[in-house]
Amino acid sequence: MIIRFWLLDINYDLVGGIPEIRLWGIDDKGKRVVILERNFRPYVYILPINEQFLKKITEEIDKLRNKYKILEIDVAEKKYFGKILKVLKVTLLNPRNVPRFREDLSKIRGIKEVLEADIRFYMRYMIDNDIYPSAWHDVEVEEVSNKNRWDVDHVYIAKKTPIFVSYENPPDLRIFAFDIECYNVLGEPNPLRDPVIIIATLNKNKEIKIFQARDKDDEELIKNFIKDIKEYDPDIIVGYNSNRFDWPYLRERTKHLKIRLDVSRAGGQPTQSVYGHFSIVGRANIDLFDFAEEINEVKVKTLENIADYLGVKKKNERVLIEGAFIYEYWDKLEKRKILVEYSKDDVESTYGLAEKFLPFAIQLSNIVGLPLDQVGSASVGYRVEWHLMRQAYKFNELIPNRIERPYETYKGAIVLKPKPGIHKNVAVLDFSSMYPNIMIQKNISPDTYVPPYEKIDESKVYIAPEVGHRFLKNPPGFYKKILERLLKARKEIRNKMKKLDPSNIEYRILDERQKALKIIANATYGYCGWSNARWYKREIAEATTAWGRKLIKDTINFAKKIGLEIIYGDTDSIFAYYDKEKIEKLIKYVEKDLGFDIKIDKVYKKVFFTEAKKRYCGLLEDGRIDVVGLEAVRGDWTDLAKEVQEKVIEIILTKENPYDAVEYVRHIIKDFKEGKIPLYKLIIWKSLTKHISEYAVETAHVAAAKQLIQMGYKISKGEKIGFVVCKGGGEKLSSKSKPYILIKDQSEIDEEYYINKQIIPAALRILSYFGIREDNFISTERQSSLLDFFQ
DNA sequence: GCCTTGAAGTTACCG
DNA sequence: ACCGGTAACTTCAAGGCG
Repeated sequence: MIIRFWLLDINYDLVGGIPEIRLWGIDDKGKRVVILERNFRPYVYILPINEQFLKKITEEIDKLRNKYKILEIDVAEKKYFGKILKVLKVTLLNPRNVPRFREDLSKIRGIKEVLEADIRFYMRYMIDNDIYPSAWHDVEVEEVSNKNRWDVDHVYIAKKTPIFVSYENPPDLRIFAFDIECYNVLGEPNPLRDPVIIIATLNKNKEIKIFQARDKDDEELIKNFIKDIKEYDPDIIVGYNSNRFDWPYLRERTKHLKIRLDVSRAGGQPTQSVYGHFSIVGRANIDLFDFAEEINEVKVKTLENIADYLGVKKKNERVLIEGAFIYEYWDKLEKRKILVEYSKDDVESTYGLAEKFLPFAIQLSNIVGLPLDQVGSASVGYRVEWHLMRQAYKFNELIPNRIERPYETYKGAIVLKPKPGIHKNVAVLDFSSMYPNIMIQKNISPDTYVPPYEKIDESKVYIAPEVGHRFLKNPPGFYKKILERLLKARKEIRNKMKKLDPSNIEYRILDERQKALKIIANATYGYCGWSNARWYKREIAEATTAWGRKLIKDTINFAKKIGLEIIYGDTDSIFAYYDKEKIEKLIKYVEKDLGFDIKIDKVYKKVFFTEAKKRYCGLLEDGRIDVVGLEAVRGDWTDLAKEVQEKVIEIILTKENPYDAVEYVRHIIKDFKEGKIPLYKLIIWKSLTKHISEYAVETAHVAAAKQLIQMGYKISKGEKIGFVVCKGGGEKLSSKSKPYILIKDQSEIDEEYYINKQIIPAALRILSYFGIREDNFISTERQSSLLDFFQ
């Protein structure tokens, strides 16, 4: 019998000493299925110092046959950085023996490297058989009894290897969102002491359930939660920050209470796995925070902020409770209702985020080949790498080992000095996917790289400007093939989309897919320069940026030649006055002479630069305002300062009247002095980028974090600290900062700081170009004198 | 001993 | 836990100053 199924999750276990891979999925009739594959075996490659050693190594390994249950020792022909060579392929019975086997190999003489010994077994299986997570496959199977009583409709044994069918039309997945609240009177909740007080769940049928503890007794609550999961039997479980908080807390708590957190489809508990995520066998456990993290527009990435930004749930339409005070709402019975509402709002927001993020996550998982539950928690570098590893197998290329190397720097892109002032009618030209296209055009790849000591005819290589790195023109390199495939796939999808209605579900899926393709293509250059990368090669990254610099310089020179004035440029963009004919000429030049795609990304009616690079603002033709790099888009300035700057920018770009802007700023300062600005607009948010003890200087946010720690909060690396600047405490900012949650009275705040170090600098950043100085905001002299100043 | 200055440390941005 | 380039702020210590 042949069935069609969509691969949701994959794991393996040993059954009678034999590895059994389990493919968990949904079939085309909507049944939950698991397919057992018992015929796949782990293996490693052994690269000899030279071919003469092959025989000797084989003999030595043969002695280990029984110890490691070695099944086969074969000679295989593989490519390693493009060179064909003979390696040994040693197949074992048990994946768990691989690490020790590898260690023993280090004692054998004649072995240069052991390769691909660190590829996880089920990943190996998918790669070798061209099986993709989050996609449909056909497989010949035979049904067997569900003797372990797993939560599936059918258990099958694979008769043949599944065959990939399509990534389109994902099945109707059962999504389940949850959110827990814990008792926390002493700061951070402690699972050995503090109960879970509320768990809210929401499934695709829009059923919200609220489980509450009986005062401080959470045993039944947790049991009911587990029962709820089992009853609904979700395919996907989503939470917000659940890998860092909810699951570890529940694991600890249930261990303490001696309850089994039995939520998987195979009767097991969530277990911590690769990239710090929690794996739930047979389902995809997804922490939506991983995807929220990539939304740069939202600076403080709390659930309510992200949900608000994405229009999932507006902040003014929900209950907001400061996390630290949850216990109060539990203790005071009359306030409990509010806490219940709060957790309802949270779980609804979480579910809403899942609807926003899952289509992208599914496509990304499919493209890079990582299971859906892992793709979010894997960093960009690993996502790119898994994508490369899959392709490597197809090209018969060996996967290099990850090695520790010293950190090296190299020169990057060019940023032009902007021409300060307001410019009208400016076009922004962008190279499309500049780095990927450079790598394609110049065949930049680890396997085409020609080291300096190698003699070669100059006509056979591309030579990078400035740095002189050489790359073979032929054959096409590893990166070239991969990037071409990615860009081509993206182009095809975008063409397909043009024929579809944007409201169509299919359109949405294709759009998410093309986004994922773009992200992976663009990150591949950065990956090459990542010292942890398997395919790291500084020369590749270095040559790519060198060609990039040449490309933009050539473009600028041509622009100058035809009399097109360039106002600014950064890496792969050029700002020029919008002279239609000349711009078209320039675009043609780039296409014909340089062989790259460049297009008008946008046209500014007005754009304003100061002396600084990477900071500007512009008025678009449709009336929208772009702010780039300036304080208004930075997360470490107060909302107060950001709003001031935004408004100043608006006045400058629309009215072009600095006098109006000064007037406005003076008005804000007045409001502020009268206490009309709410406290939240005075909070400064800064991340702790390292452990608190590692800081060399006492900064304001470190000082604030220390106060929180003293109060019993657990503050970890990566967390955002919100603090305000208070009066007294001395000169240093660090001695005046205080976590905002500790502020009882707004009179504590240091007015002077907010005026002189927030409002005024943010305004002056724009206005000083027009001759405005600090005292224009503060002096009591009449506005008319200012007016005189401009005349 | 106080003030100035600049290097170093730090964060968050751009592309 | 992808890269380098950049701005801007604060802290801290050295240097100026008879």
